[in-house]
Amino acid sequence: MSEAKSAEPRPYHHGDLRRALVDAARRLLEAEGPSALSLRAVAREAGVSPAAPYHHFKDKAELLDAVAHEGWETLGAQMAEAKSQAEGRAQLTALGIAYVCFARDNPALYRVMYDAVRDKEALPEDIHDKDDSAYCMVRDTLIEQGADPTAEAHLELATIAAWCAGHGLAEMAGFTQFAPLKEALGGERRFLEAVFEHMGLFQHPPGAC
Amino acid sequence: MSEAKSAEPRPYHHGDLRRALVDAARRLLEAEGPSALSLRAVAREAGVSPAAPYHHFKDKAELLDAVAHEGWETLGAQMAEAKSQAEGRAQLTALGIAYVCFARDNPALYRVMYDAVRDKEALPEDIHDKDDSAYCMVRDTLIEQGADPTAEAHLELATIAAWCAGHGLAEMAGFTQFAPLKEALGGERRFLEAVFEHMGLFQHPPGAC
DNA sequence: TTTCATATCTGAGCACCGTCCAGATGCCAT
DNA sequence: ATGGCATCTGGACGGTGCTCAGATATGAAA
Repeated sequence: MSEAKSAEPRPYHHGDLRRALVDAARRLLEAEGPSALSLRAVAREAGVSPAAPYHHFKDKAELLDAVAHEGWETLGAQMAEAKSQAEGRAQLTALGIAYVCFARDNPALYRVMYDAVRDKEALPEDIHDKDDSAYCMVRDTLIEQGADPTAEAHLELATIAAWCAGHGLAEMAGFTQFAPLKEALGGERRFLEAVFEHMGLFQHPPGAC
Repeated sequence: MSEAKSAEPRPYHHGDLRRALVDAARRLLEAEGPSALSLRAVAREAGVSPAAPYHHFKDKAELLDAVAHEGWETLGAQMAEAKSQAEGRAQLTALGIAYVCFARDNPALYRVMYDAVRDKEALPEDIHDKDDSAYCMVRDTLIEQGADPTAEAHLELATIAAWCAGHGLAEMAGFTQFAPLKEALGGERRFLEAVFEHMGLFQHPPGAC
């Protein structure tokens, strides 16, 4: 039903099966949720046998890593976009809101992303280290807003604090218990802004404490 | 090997199998991690057939709910204990640190607890609502530290912010990337205190903004 | 005390899962 | 044309969550 993509010259047996599997996984993830994301279902969706994926991924976790990787890239792009449309002190909050909104719009994908993170007990290397990564974007923004870049420990602590706040809110913003408050404040966005307001980090110059 | 607990008069067939199953699950969880926590393995550990648990729990999720419930109770008790040993403005930070330390000391249990939360998209009812629950403990502490109890939206936002911070840090404090910083600061506890220091909520009177 | 309804537990079975393997299949360089 | 090799398949293994008919033990009723 959904394996037809394009009549391209498929350079090998199946074509780029690796690509096709990741796409199939993302399709399934969006349509059926994370619990339906079995390796066999992905193979089925891609139109190949259950054993085929093993020629492109060591195991299921490695496939999910590939899916998660694309998620982190999209998240980074959306954060960069959000930052570019904000100014001054509002930039950090803009990053936070973009982060939470990504998680809200792609809940299954966000879960796959963080499941891998929890298993490895580490953020993906390129998210934490690369210069234009999401993590570094937060750190750079803190510097631009007044944090002292030479106080490395200070700076990293502030970055961690901001990241924790974003992740925590990303996982909890959708809780049913908060629905009335969200309504009272006039919508999701106002709610998120308000929560970030209550985290001093997002309001006061980070170098000040 | 580990089903012998006590030679009590076992009031029914097996005795209190429900209790035995939850205990077996917690034992397995601690010994083998969350991925080893299958219903069949729990039944095996408890010394009964794979179908036996279904007379006490609707499905696997309900067993895990029971395990998680005990986790929340332990967490609440540890937070209360920590609060009672701190004074004044340090109480909120004490709560946060107790929260994170619980997650660090019981990683598998904490994961089971939050997996259920994520599935339901809600905190457990009795954690959020009951007067002596963990959530209310945070809110009460905020009031004691100066938050205006009549500004309900304000107060709830601050509670949410604090809870998000705690959960976020609980999930990330163990990341390998932060190990050098932890070392530089002189250990886990100093690290946690430092991160919380960077969240204004934990430093300034919450009514002030 | 015997009987009996009922809660409890078992064993077998279903569909599905992740993973591995021997063998078939098609591509590319020789 | 041939041979090597990456790729893909079908089948199998042990594990999973869950269901169901039947065996078993129990406390209450007779």
